[in-house]
Amino acid sequence: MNDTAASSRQPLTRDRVTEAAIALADTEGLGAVSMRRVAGALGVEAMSLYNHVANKDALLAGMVDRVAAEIALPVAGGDWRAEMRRRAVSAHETLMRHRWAAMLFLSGVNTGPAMLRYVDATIGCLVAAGFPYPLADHAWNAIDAHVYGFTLQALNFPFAPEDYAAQAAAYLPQIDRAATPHLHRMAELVAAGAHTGRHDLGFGLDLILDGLSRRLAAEGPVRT
Amino acid sequence: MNDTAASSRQPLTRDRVTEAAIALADTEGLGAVSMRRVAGALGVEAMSLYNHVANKDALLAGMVDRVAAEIALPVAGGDWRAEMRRRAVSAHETLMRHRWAAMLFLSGVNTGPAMLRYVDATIGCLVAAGFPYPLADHAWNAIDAHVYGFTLQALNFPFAPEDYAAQAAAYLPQIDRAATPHLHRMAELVAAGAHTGRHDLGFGLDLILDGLSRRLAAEGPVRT
DNA sequence: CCCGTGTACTTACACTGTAAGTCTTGATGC
DNA sequence: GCATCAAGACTTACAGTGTAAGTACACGGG
Repeated sequence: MNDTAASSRQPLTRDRVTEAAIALADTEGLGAVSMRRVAGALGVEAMSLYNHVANKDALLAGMVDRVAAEIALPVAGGDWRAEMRRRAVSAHETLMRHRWAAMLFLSGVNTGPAMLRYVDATIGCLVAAGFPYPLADHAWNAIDAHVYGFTLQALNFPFAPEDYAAQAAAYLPQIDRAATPHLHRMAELVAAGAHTGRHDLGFGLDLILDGLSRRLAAEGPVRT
Repeated sequence: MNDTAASSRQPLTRDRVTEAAIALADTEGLGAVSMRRVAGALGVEAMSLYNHVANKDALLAGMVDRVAAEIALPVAGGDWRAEMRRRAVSAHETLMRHRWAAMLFLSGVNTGPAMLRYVDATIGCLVAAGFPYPLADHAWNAIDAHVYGFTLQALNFPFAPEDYAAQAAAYLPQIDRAATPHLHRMAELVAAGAHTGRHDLGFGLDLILDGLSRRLAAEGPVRT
């Protein structure tokens, strides 16, 4: 057909495909990420993507790993609590930035290089602080469970934090006081401004970190 | 079971549709739940389901609420730690039984009656134990974040716990010792039997519950 | 020159959710 | 007994999905 200037496009690469898919997911949600739409964003047909990506699952895995690379790695040797906190907050913020990614983080094993590096750095930091390997493993698992679980709850929260009091007031009449009295009371308090209803990653995180430092003291720092 | 239903002339109902969908999800995974397949299991055509269910999302919401109803409710007035633990373990076991449900619990708001009852009972139990409402809210949120996050990690774990040592030994050569030394060491320990690699819901849960009881003591029990 | 190799394109297939319209069936009022 | 009626099951159709299979073309090395 017309082999004009349009043919001077830069070549497709795995990275460009992944980037286009992430951009699409960031702006229009994960549901908008179809092979045809990603291809369209690159000025190409759907099947061309398969020259660079095995299938859609592989594309999603690549997207996840790209996001994992944005999370701040803890550094070994410093204050382990501060490092764990920084890592947790960074992970949370990253997943809030790419709202589609949290679900993928937790659905299916992810073993991309960035993800492995990220886990390794976390365990390394804990071990350097004196955690025996098994305890470090459990600690990392507990922290991550909280970060991911908390983040998913935050992502699905239906209103913006500022609107929460107003929304509570609006929904209050629909909450069945007999069936769910405590939800009703909670909504009253939120509507009245006596409780923000806002949750903080740090609340649960500090409980866990406090508990871990006690465990560390109890089992005694061990070097391996 | 008895639902090889082509012969059955009992009328279709919302409940029967939901049950069939849950059975399908339990045996073949959430991906197998399509309107056509659910209908087929009931000896009916796809569009007939729409006489009883608004759309697929509503069907999924119904499935989730059905699962939520299986979770043991905490009872107010007893030992709140024991109740929270029982509830958390029950939620975890329920979600492990219906492996598809955890993702749905955390993707999209769920406000079915069983879910509301479940949250209400949890807050009620904490309040009865002396938690002020705001603290009870944060406590419930932290516990649930851990339960859901932990459960999703457990669900995605690729091998059975018994196989873990063998799998670690098998994969050990593929773990890049230079890039991820701590993962390598961890795998060595698991392969050698020095660490099971098995995670326990109670580990993180106890850290959180310990922290909560300290918080409760600090803020002082308050009655509202 | 030709020819392999890589990459993009085209077509096709078996699925998906669901809008719109039709037909069957069993209960009710006369 | 018969007409009426509504509920609910059925049929068809459409726009979308992931991807298998086959085709076309541009470029670099012999």
